[in-house]
Amino acid sequence: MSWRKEQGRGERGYHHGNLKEALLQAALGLIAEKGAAGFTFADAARMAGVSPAAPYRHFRDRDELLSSIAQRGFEQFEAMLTQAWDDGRPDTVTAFERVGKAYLAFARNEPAYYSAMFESGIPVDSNPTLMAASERAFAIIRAAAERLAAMTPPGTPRPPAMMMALHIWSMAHGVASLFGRGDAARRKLPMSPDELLEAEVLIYLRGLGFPTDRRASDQKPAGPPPVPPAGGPWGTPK
Amino acid sequence: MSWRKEQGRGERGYHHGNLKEALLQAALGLIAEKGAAGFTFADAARMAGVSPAAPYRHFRDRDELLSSIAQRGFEQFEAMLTQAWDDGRPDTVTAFERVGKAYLAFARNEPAYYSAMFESGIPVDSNPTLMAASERAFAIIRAAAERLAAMTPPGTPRPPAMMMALHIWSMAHGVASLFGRGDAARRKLPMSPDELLEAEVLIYLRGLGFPTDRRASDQKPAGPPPVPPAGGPWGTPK
DNA sequence: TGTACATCAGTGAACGCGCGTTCACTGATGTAC
DNA sequence: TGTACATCAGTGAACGCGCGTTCACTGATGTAC
Repeated sequence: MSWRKEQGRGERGYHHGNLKEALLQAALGLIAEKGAAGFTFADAARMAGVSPAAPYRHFRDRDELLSSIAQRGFEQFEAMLTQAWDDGRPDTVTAFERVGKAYLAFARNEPAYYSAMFESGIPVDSNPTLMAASERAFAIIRAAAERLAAMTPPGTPRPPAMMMALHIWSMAHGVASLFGRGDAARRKLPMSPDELLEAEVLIYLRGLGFPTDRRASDQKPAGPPPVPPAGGPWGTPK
Repeated sequence: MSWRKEQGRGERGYHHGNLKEALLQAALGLIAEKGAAGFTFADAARMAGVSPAAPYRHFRDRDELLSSIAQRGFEQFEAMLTQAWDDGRPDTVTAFERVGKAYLAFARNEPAYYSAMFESGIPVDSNPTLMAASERAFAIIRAAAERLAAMTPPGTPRPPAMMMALHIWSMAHGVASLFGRGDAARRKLPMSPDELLEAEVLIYLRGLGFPTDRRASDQKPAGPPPVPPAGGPWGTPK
């Protein structure tokens, strides 16, 4: 244990030393706990063990703090998606699905970031830096869609990559915000959000004519269509 | 023009006469304007032209008012979905898509209700009546999915209706909350949310093996797969 | 038809609270010489 | 290596504000006889 810089602040000098960071962390905690709406500037200061006036040295106001969090969220989000996509390895469909799972994982594991990014009510286009970060994150999904679109089997019309990207994004966001959040009470499901999204994306890709059998290589034409799990958590089909 | 019961309240007796209703309307307006988070009990009272203590005659607290709105929202939502579904007329796929459009239309035209229902942070299961209303609305989607699942072409595995319903719901919710709200600044799109969702649902249904050509009857096997609009707002595929 | 009374919806004043924000300040840190 | 000074991060007290909530009240409405 260290004596200094402990959040217990029993031993803290006049200067905090790392207040900006501490405020961001405090805000993250508060947002995760009470939602983006119910977090206050004063509360963040209190949690950081600092007087209510101190945050003004680092953020113009509450909105600027929230923006900073969203900004950072988009950056982490982008990093995570990039890693999940892994430039389409080992094959495009597998990588694509990994992106979907990463999306859900982010929403689940970082509800505070996710809230700040998508549900805090701060308009993305209010801040060019924020806007750019948001677009960089979306660009990953778009690039993946682009690659996927490029490998349509011969004879199948090539779907517009932009459309695919928006579709995938809306599926992931829909599942995440309806069922995938760790925080509040959510609706009960017969299966996990991951499984739900995975099946959704697979069926969607199949609808576009892609081979969705995992063992299929990027080159091979579509094998027999994969079947969503019958029975089990879905209930027995009659 | 009537002199009495005018919200100008120039001529209002001691008794409001219809305060409960007026409060609900006021709250709806405030939520539409500033989001579910930024509406206050006092504000609603002010807008209804009544003292801040008056609402307590009708609602235990702010949350009860919000719950009432969500409740009413689910009821209207259910009615709207029922009408859109129209018991699967003229054919199941067409009706199914109409449900998707109705979903978006509701989110767009009634952002206040939608917020209260899905984004206000009030847990649906806190109130059994609310829970029931929510489930009745979802039951429409589920019934439609059930019908659709029952008409899978011969030779195609029958998908679990519950899964389909959840997929459709998450698509609609995703599109609505990312792109479809009339209120705040939203991301720019190359096409309308309706078109986006329609294409998404069509592709999804195709992935399940359904004939998605509108002119196809419920009986006929799948015709040639429909193609998402190429060029146009989507950009020219190369 | 009138009168007495119960009921109840809305009043207005008051309260405690926490928030956002400002201000002159103070104490720590870094730097020039 | 030491001293003087500038810089700047955080203090703490204070403010005005609006909110939620309570309370004894008052005036309108309905009803029994």
